[in-house]
Amino acid sequence: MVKRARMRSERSSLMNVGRRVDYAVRALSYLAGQPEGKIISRADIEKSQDIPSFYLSKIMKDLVAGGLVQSHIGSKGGFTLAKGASTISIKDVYETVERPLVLMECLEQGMNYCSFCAVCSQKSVWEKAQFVLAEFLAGVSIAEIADRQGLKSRLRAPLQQAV
Amino acid sequence: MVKRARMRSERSSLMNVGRRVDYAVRALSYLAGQPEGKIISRADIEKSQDIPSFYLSKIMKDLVAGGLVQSHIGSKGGFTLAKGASTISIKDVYETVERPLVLMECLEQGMNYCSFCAVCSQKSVWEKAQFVLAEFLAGVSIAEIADRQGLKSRLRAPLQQAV
DNA sequence: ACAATGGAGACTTACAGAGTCTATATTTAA
DNA sequence: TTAAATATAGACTCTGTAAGTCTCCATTGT
Repeated sequence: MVKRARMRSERSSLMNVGRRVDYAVRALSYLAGQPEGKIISRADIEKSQDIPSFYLSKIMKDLVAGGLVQSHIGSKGGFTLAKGASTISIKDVYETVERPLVLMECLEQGMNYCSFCAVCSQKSVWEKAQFVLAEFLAGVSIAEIADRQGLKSRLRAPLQQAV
Repeated sequence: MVKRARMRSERSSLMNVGRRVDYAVRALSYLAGQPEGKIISRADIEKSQDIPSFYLSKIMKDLVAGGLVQSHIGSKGGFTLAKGASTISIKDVYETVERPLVLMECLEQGMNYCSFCAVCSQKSVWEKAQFVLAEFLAGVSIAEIADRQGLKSRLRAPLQQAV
């Protein structure tokens, strides 16, 4: 049973974006690279992007619900982007697949998280950090990632022929 | 048994800084607000900052190991800052108490995390996002937080008298 | 001697992230 | 009309980790 098993002892933990977002970005970039209107099946995305099958299924559901991709049920069904790749930011993807970007719980839960919330001098620091990060991620689109991906493929092909 | 129990159903999850960092910043700010060289016991910090006792113990250990605070063993022992509060950045605190700031595992694990690492067009996005965030956090010091804390206390006092 | 402290570390618990699988509804195509 | 291919929905498992609790020991001031 050589079933390619993903290493699980990666100790990801706090303060990093997980696989859901990773996979979502891959899937969206892949869709963005397809010919206009072409319907791509889940299995296709999975194989090309090395994503665990059934896991992607749940992620796509979120992307559909969030209005980022359109689904086509039935035989020959699959997915297409629901909007231009340049209008989908990484922040959009994150918040669609995960949840609103919140660096410190107190920013969301207030006194529920910490009784000192009202007079906390730490809070505004995380607020600004969160803003800085969100701004950056809002400024990067799926189109940019997909373009770079395409560029790399195009560049690699002639190089390999040369060798 | 009205033992103040912290709500656990907070669903913190991915992409946010946890309590360890929160508590560490509180403790350091508190120490920064003390008269030069005054030794503060763990129990004192706990009570004033509403931090679970034994949990803080482990955090302080990390801060000592990281050279941010100095410990004084024995009766009348406790902690003092090991360096100027203005030279301790939030990034320092985070990395001392948690671990190096890494937004996406592939940035740390490379091919170990994802086989497409070498040709990944997503990677540089997270790299930059991480840099942006780290830069910001490196620019905020414990001194700034402590000052604001002190400022707020000073401002609040006269206001309450006025009412 | 004794009480007060930090140091070290074992231990518990809850939960979320990640992954797997199955049943169902829908659609195309033969 | 039937069969195959697809998305949808959601139940289920496994594992690691954050968070919290507690106990024993070494050290130090009084």
